Amino acid sequence: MAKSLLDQHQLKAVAKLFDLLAEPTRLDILQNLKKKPLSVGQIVDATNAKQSNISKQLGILHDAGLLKRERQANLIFYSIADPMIFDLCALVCGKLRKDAESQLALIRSLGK
Amino acid sequence: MAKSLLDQHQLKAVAKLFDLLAEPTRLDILQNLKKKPLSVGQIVDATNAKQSNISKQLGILHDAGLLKRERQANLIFYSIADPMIFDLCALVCGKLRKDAESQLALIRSLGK
DNA sequence: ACATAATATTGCTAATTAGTAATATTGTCA
DNA sequence: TGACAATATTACTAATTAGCAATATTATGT
Repeated sequence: MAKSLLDQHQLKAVAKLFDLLAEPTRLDILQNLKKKPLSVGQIVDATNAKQSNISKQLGILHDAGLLKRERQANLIFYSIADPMIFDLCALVCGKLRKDAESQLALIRSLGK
Repeated sequence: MAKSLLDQHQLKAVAKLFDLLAEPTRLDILQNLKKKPLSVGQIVDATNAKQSNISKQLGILHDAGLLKRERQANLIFYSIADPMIFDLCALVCGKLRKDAESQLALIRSLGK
């Protein structure tokens, strides 16, 4: 009988993709790339992370296929390979906002 | 000027939520709960994980607010607190499927 | 109250990884 | 070619955590 459940291998693949988005620095990189491609240096400037760490995280995101890489003169520009990740982030942000609003309403109601 | 980017604290919150979904065992639990609430024992039977691990992961998901808990006789039933997580999983699964199809097409085209 | 079944917790190990400073690589332009 | 600027890599540390066996807790029915 088909249970339509993902098997171990598929679960691992899904988990791996979520894991890419489970780090603040990588999320920061992604949201900075949302509007337009940026060079490594621009991303370093836009975030609080050090160059070596940004470079490492860019490599991880690129290896996973979430980012594209293109050289222009002596700069390397990274860009979003699949905008779907912003749909994911929008869903999560929406949930967090909704939860926060519920929490706020609860606190207010307790405040008499 | 408003950059409409999430700050460090918000990025951390988003990352934390993604991290909950970044483990195969927790994903397995969630997909098993998709149809209906299950007791701990039922979840243990439905997965490959040991009781102690299932119990631990259920606790993590419950503490994070992703699962609800209800006692019935001497069983404890867990259920999905926010179906939104399935929207997330559907997006990821869709992407993985699309990527796999592209890859397959590429391989086929190389095969002459 | 006791025995039992279900679930939770504890203590532990092994594996993973973000972040950093230092260094290496790479390409560009004079 | 050589110097420089941009990016990548290396080696390391500290922190996190999945998984497990063993044990503890909790509620139920007798």
